[in-house]
This record gives sequence, C-alpha cells and structure tokens, in this order.
Amino acid sequence: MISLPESFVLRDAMKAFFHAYQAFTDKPDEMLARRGLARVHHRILFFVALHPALSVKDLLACLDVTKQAINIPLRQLIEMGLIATDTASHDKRVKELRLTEEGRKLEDALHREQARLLMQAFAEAGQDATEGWLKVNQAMSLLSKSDIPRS
Amino acid sequence: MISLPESFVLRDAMKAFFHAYQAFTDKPDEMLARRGLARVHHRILFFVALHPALSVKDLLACLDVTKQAINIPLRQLIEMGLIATDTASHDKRVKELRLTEEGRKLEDALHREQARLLMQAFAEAGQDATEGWLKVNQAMSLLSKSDIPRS
DNA sequence: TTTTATTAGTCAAACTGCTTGACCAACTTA
DNA sequence: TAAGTTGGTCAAGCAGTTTGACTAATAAAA
Repeated sequence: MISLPESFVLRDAMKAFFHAYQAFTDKPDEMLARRGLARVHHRILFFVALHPALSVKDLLACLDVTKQAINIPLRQLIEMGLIATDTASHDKRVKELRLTEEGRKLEDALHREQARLLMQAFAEAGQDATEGWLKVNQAMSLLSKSDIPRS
Repeated sequence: MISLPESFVLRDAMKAFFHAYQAFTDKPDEMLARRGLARVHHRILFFVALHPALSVKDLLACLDVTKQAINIPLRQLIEMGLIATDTASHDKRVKELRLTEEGRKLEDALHREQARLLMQAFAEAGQDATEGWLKVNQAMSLLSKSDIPRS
C-alpha cells in the first residue's frame, strides 16, 4: 500500500511532472526550430528510430493522432531525405518507414540532448530513484491506450 | 555513478515518459472538452490552486507562455466565475488570482482524475519507485527555466 | 469472382493555442 | 517628474490538430 501524500504534496508532484516534461522537450524544440521543424517531426523521427520499418498506421497509433496530422510533416521529412519508405514485402499496401543516414544523424542529435538532461537528473537523484522513475512511467504508460499495437 | 543503459533502453524510457505524460493529460482533456474548455484552462486552474493569490505575471512564468496566450482563457475562467481576482494590497497593479468555490470544484474533479491515475501507477510500481519518480521529476524540473519565481 | 475491409494519401474548412508587435492604463520607484 | 513594472488589449499570422469527404491500391472474405 502506497502511503497517501496529502493533497498539496501530490499537486507538487504533478507540478514537477509538468515542468520535467517541459524541460524534456525544451532543447529539442529549440534545435528543431532552427531547421524550420517542430515537435511533430521529432516525434515521428523518434518513433521511427525506436521501431524501424514502422508502418504509417502504427505510427499514428503511437502518436495517437489522425493521419491528417502527420501527412504534411511526414511528407516534409521524406522530401528532406530524413526518412525513407519501402513497401512491405508481406503486404504491398503498407509502407515501411526508416531513417536515412541523415535522418539518423538529426534524430541522434536530438536524442543526445534529451539523454543529457535525463542523465543529469538521474545523477542527481541516484540509481534507485532512476529505476523507480522508469518503473512508474512504464506503469503509467501502460494505463494509456496508445502503445505500439499488437500487429 | 548511474549505470548507463544502452541506447535502446534509454529510448524505451523516453517513450514511456512520453506515453505517461499523454495518459496523464488524457482524462482531464476529455472532461474539459465537455465543458468547452481546454488544457490551458486546466493549467491555469492548477497553478492557481497550487499557489493561491498568484499574480498574472507569476502565472505566465509558471506556464512559460506570453500574456497573450492566457489572455482569452483567463478571461473566460473569470467570466465563468471559476476564478476571482483581487488587487494586491501591497501593489495595486498586481492582481491576485484565486479559485472561486465553483472553480475549486472543477479543479478538484480534474485533480482527482489525475490523482487516480498516479496512485494506480504508484501502486503497481511500489513505494520506493514512487519516491524515486518524484525525486527524478523534481531534479529534472529544476533543470528547466520556468519555476515559480523568487518574487 | 465479386464484395468488403484495410492501408495510405489527399484536399478543404475550421478551430485552438500560441507567437510577435504595437499599444494603453494604472501604479510604483528612482 | 521620469522611468520602469504589471496588466490588458487588438491585430495578424503560423503551426498543429480535428472532422469530413474522397481516391487508389491491395488484401481478405463471401
């Protein structure tokens, strides 16, 4: 049984969560803006990096948005040569999305920036806290609807 | 020293963070939408609940947005009788924002929904993990620029 | 084989949330 | 009195998203 913190403590935790997420997206947003890109582009790059050969449909499910929402950003990434598409061998309808070499470079630069922030917070909080942070986020993310679908 | 997870593990952690935050804002967004309100309104209500007598300037600093961004949502909340304003006694320029009784009710309903999700994740992850989660978020949020300013 | 469902893509219209920039009014401080 | 601060407003514009309607290619079911 988790000891219930009083209401104001829980609100402080929520505030910290809010600001932590804000800090997490801050630097990448800035880097992307310099290239005329935005957070959507990063999210696309991120999920394609994490799940190579991701289909468009699964990408939509990951992000929990409509296909119209990523239509233009995805097209831009393809036109800029950051993402490549192949038609899947098992089903010619589906496109498999992959990072190009240049796409991998950009995604990696953004990833390193976020990793730097995380590692800094991890170092301050300690090993056990880090493992706890991962565990709670994992548990909470499973309470959400949009995970990579059981294809 | 924090043991460095391999690249793909860190990406999994980031993904869990993303989806955890998504899950965290999901239910409140839905409840707000039914009233014709949005996440901005919630953020305003949340910070006013956490910091009664908050000034507009400090609210902007909390949210890290411009005054134009909250001009209309804040006005709506005041017109709907969810937020009340008094002029500060120490400085007649500053407005002190407070929740009305009705505002407190709505904020509380939203808060309970988020608390329910958090407590569920906490229960699954355990007491130690919960404390670690708080600790890392706290550390990370302090790495961001926008906290409540030392007034 | 014909029909239905799935995957991907597109165009259009609309709305929200946010930005920059330019102001104004009230008040405080130097 | 002059300068700075806090709050508020109007305007224009952009990005990200939505719903809705439609096409095309392919796969699966009848």
